[in-house]
Amino acid sequence: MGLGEIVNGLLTPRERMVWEASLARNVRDFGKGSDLAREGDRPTALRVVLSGWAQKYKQLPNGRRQILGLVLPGELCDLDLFTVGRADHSIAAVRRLSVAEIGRSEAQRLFEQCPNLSPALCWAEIIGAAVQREWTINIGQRNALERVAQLLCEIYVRQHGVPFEGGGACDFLLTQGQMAEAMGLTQVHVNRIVQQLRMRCAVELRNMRLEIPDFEQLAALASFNATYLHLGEAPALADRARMLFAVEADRPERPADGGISPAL
Amino acid sequence: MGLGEIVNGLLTPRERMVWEASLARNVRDFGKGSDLAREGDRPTALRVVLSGWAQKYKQLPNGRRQILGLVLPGELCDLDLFTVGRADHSIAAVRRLSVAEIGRSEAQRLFEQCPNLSPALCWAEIIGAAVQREWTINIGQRNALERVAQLLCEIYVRQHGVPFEGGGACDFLLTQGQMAEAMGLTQVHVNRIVQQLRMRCAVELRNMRLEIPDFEQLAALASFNATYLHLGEAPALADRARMLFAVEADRPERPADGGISPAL
DNA sequence: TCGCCAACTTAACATGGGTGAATGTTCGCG
DNA sequence: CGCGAACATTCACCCATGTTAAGTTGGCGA
Repeated sequence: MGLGEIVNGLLTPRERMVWEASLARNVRDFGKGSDLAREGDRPTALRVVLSGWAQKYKQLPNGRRQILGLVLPGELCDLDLFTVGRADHSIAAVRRLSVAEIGRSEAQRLFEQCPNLSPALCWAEIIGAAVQREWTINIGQRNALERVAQLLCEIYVRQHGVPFEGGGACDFLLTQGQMAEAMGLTQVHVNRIVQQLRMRCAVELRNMRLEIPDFEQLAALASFNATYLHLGEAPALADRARMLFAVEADRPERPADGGISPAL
Repeated sequence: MGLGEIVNGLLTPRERMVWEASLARNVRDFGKGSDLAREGDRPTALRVVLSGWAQKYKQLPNGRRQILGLVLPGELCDLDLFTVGRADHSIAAVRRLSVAEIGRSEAQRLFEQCPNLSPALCWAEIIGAAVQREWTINIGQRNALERVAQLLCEIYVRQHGVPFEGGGACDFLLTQGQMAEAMGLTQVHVNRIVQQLRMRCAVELRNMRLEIPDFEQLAALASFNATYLHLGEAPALADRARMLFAVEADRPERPADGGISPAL
């Protein structure tokens, strides 16, 4: 279960049906590199990635580009843009991409029909912010090897929903050039690092596929610590979001719900 | 009017009174460098900076530190932490700091009394996320001169609430060492850059005070573009947040808790 | 007033990663 | 099957920034 699909877990079965039906009714495809939204646009739709990856990015005057974040299948694309008057960054398809696109009025209707929906989406945004912080750290303080290793770990965990022991594999749709734009490196240097990782048998990376023979080794190279993804906290977190954003008469302060013990 | 105070503008006069009275009733001081929250804590309070600056940061295993963001007077400290089960970063006082600290139950009461409060705070979080993205770009793609110039521009605008023409001044409480931790540079290099900025007469920076004789020159050096701060959008933005997060219909039945199995 | 400590400067040197450009390799597609 | 465009790899060079290690300055408490 990927990070994105966790959202669904926060809905009741009925809500989930409504939500998923709505997604299925509004599918739209984008070709590699085409923009879903451009900096300066007035955003009007809420989007969920169905298959493929999207990239949030910003173009600098000097021609360089920073990829700010990735949106994997099941994840919410742009709640931030949805809320803001003018987009402060762009979103594009990494490769062929399919999204569900939900307009404002339909979104409004959904929020009314599915009271657990807005806290769930809010949870997704909060995790998004935490990921953004981790990227800042990554770029600011880690060297190239650590950065790349960290990215690979994160992508793996976000797709599987858990860190893991031993080995595993997942999709990896970025080119080395895109990895460079994401990590504040150059394509050439990313190539050097990827080769180094290969030689150390820490990863196998080709054909849009990432294989990690030994996750712990890779995590160690990256000093990777998954807590920032707040895996397993979703229900508690959505509850707090609910308290915050959907104030009702008096909801008892939710006591220790037991259950949730974040790993790592 | 600083970024933070804009929140107040979103409240009705009565709400503002309630909110400000609550803040005034819960003041707490921190000495330079002391932690308001530490990574791994279970956060329990919502904090607003009253005077001084706070820094969000994360300590890396190798001993280095990344400052993730700054909280200026009037700004919200940690809505993100408030919502999450375990803090994924720490917060400390940059210098002497005074905050208002509002516990969960009081926060709950305030949200009920002031329906405009949660959308207002939500707005603050959204801006916070936009700032975080800009820092990622800054560190990832700009050279040292641009980074420092950008930081100075941002701090100025966040304190005054508007970009400006001609010259101006504002508080600036960071040491060069802290600037370095914020921008992914070393203290020595920040010093080089600051001197360069001085020689170009782009800034005067001493005694915790920042003077900018010609904002446009500095902004040009930084390629600074204030749109990411979404100044002036607050009311519209809060409206959208309201639509999203304060759906008042019937209350959520919590989904069957079996639906999601917290990883690990 | 003195002295101390944090902050700031300066300097010499080391290096990670950037640049530009050429060459290989792979794969989708006609 | 074969072409062309992406993508990956390699190389030579060098610059922006890091490192280490002294100073110097200035604000503040005793």
